[in-house]
Amino acid sequence: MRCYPECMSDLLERLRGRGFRLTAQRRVVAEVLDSDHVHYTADEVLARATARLPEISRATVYNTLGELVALGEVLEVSTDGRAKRYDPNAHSAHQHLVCSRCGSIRDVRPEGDLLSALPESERFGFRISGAEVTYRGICPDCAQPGRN
Amino acid sequence: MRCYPECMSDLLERLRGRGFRLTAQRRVVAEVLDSDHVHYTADEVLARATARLPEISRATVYNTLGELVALGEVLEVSTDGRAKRYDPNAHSAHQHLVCSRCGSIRDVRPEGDLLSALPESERFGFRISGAEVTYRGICPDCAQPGRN
DNA sequence: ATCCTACATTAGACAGAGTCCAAGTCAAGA
DNA sequence: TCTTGACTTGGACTCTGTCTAATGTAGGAT
Repeated sequence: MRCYPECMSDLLERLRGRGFRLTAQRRVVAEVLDSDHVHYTADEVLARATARLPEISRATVYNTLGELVALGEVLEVSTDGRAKRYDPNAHSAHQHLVCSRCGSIRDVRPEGDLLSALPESERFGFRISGAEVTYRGICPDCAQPGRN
Repeated sequence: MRCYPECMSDLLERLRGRGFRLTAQRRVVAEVLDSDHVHYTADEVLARATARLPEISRATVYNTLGELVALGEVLEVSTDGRAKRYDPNAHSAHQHLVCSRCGSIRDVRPEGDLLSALPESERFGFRISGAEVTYRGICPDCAQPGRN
């Protein structure tokens, strides 16, 4: 199961369609996000990108991630106050389950409609555009006694 | 409506009961959190605390906020990847509605049970301890045309 | 009331995450 | 192939937050 709803490789096409230059750097960042379906931090993306393209710079990784987020191709997730993580699974609605101990993240699909759970009287005149849930818990690995 | 479920002034008593020294600095931080029911960042708390007690240091504000969080008297909220905010309303369950433009936060109470919305098949062996919702939208002030 | 001392506070150095900028590079249309 | 504007680079910079060694002080002991 390597390709989620849309392959990242399609992403490269879509980017070009939107007038983006296809550079080696952007290709590598997209490949890293595609390679595992994992929520990397920018620095983790940089490390993996560097392995494929040693000259790539930190600024470019941040720029590219920012562009992908702006295009709606990738989701930015900040579950703790620390580094943001990038979620390549932007094309199917989901929420996140994060391990309070190690910080790992799983995509989950809760039942019900979050938006309709917020009554009009609780909206305070806001024009509401969306909602995110973060479930917190301990992952099986961290729960295992003999491990840290 | 100055005092929510429990007044911060009670907090000082509770702190002393738990063996905390009552210092001018801690008192001032608690007062700032109590004064408006607003979700300040640490730096905003520092600024307001400095107005009352000019010698107070950044480290102390961070320390005190950390202690209040550890005691469960204050909630730490990080809605964007930027500065954490501190929510003095820790004694009644609620969620947050944040303005995508200016970052301001309101407490809201959605209906329904978040935890039960996540079926067993979507828990991946995690021992789940809680869930938070962040509703996003544009606040009335930011939606107003003539304002920025 | 004063003394003691363990706990608090302070200033400033440090660290991690992210942004910005001027200079150099290169994708892709002409 | 040439040209040019968009892209990339490295390094400086900002913002949050943490740590530390030196100094101060709350509050129990005397």
